[in-house]
Amino acid sequence: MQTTASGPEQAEEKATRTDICAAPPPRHPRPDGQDRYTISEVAAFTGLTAHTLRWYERIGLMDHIDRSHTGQRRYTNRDLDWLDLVGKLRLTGMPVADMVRYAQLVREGDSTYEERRELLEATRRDVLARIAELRDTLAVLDRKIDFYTEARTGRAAKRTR
Amino acid sequence: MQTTASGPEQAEEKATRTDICAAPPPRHPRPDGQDRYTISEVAAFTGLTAHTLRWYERIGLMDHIDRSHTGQRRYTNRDLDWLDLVGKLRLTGMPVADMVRYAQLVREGDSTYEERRELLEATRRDVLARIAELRDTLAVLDRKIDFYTEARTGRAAKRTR
DNA sequence: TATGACCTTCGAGTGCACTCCAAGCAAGCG
DNA sequence: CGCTTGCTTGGAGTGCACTCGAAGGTCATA
Repeated sequence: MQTTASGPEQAEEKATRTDICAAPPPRHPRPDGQDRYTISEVAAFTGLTAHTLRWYERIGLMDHIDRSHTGQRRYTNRDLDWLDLVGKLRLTGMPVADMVRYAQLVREGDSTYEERRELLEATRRDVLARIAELRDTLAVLDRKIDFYTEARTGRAAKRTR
Repeated sequence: MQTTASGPEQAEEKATRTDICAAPPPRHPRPDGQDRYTISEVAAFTGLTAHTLRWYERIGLMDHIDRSHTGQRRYTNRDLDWLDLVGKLRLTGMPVADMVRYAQLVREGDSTYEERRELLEATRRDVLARIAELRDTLAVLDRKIDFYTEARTGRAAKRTR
C-alpha cells in the first residue's frame, strides 16, 4: 500500500548500527525512476544487509522478488514500501513470525481484510502500551538524573541507586 | 519439576511474560514487614523466574544477595527496588551488559555519580527517540486500520482517539 | 522419619533474529 | 585474458537473554 512520509529516523537508526556516524540524516534518496533496484541498492536504502534481505525472502516475509535475466534480484518501489512497513512493525517489537503471518494474509487476497485488521489492531494496542511503559520509565530516569545533577551541584539528597 | 501445587505464581509469571497487558495494575502488594524475601516470593512479585534472578546475580547485575543460615537467598526491599529499576531499563531495550555496567558504577561508590548521570541521560535520549518512532508507527497503523475498516463497512466513519 | 515442596550449584540448551561462509556464476575493465 | 567486484545458493554460526536440567541439601508438616 502507500508509502509514508515516514522519516529519516529509520535509516538513521540502522546507520547507527553499522557506522558510528549519527549526525546528518544519511537518507539515501530513493533512486526513483526505473523500479528495478539491486539488492545492494536496497541494502543502502533500508539499512538492512543483503543477507537479511535474502533471509526475509526465504522465510516468506517478502514475496518472491523479481529477477534479472541473470537471476539477480530486482526490487520494485512496491517492495521498498513493504520493507518500510516491515521496518516500522519491527520497531514495535512484533516478532518476525507475526509479520510473516501478515504477509501471508496479504498474499491470500481481499478475503483476509478482516483478519489483517484484527492483527493490526492488536499491534496498535501493543504500541500504545509500550509508549505508556516508556513514559513511565522516562519519569524514573528523570528522577534519577535530577538526583545526580543535584549531587553534582552540591546539594545533598537522599541516596538512590 | 513436579511443581503443580504452586499454581498462582506460575500462572502469574506466564501471564506477565506473554501479554504485556497494561490495564489493571497486577501489582502484588509488596509483602512489607521483614525485608527478607525468598527467591520464589521475589519471582512472584517481579514476574521474573527464579532462574533469571540467580542469573542476574551471577552476571553482576545484582549485588551478592544476603543468605539465610542455610545458604538460601534472602532479598531485601532494597533489592526489590533495584529489580524495579532493572525492569524499567529492560523495557527501554537497554542491553543487559549496560545495566551491569551501571550496577558496577553503583558498587564503586559516589565517585561515579557523573558517569552514572551520563549513562542515564544517554538512555533518556534513547527512550525519547523510541517514543517518537512508536508514535510514527502508530500513525501508519491507524492509516491501515482505517483502510481495512472502510473496506469492511463499505465506506464509513473515521477513527477517533 | 519421611514425604514433598523448595532451595542450592554449575553447566548446558533454547529461540530469536540475524550474520556469515563457501563455492560458484556473471559482468566490467585494462 | 585475468582480475575484481558483486551477485547467487544452502547451510552453518553468532550473540543475546534467558531457560532448563541434574544432583543434591534443607525444612515444615504428617
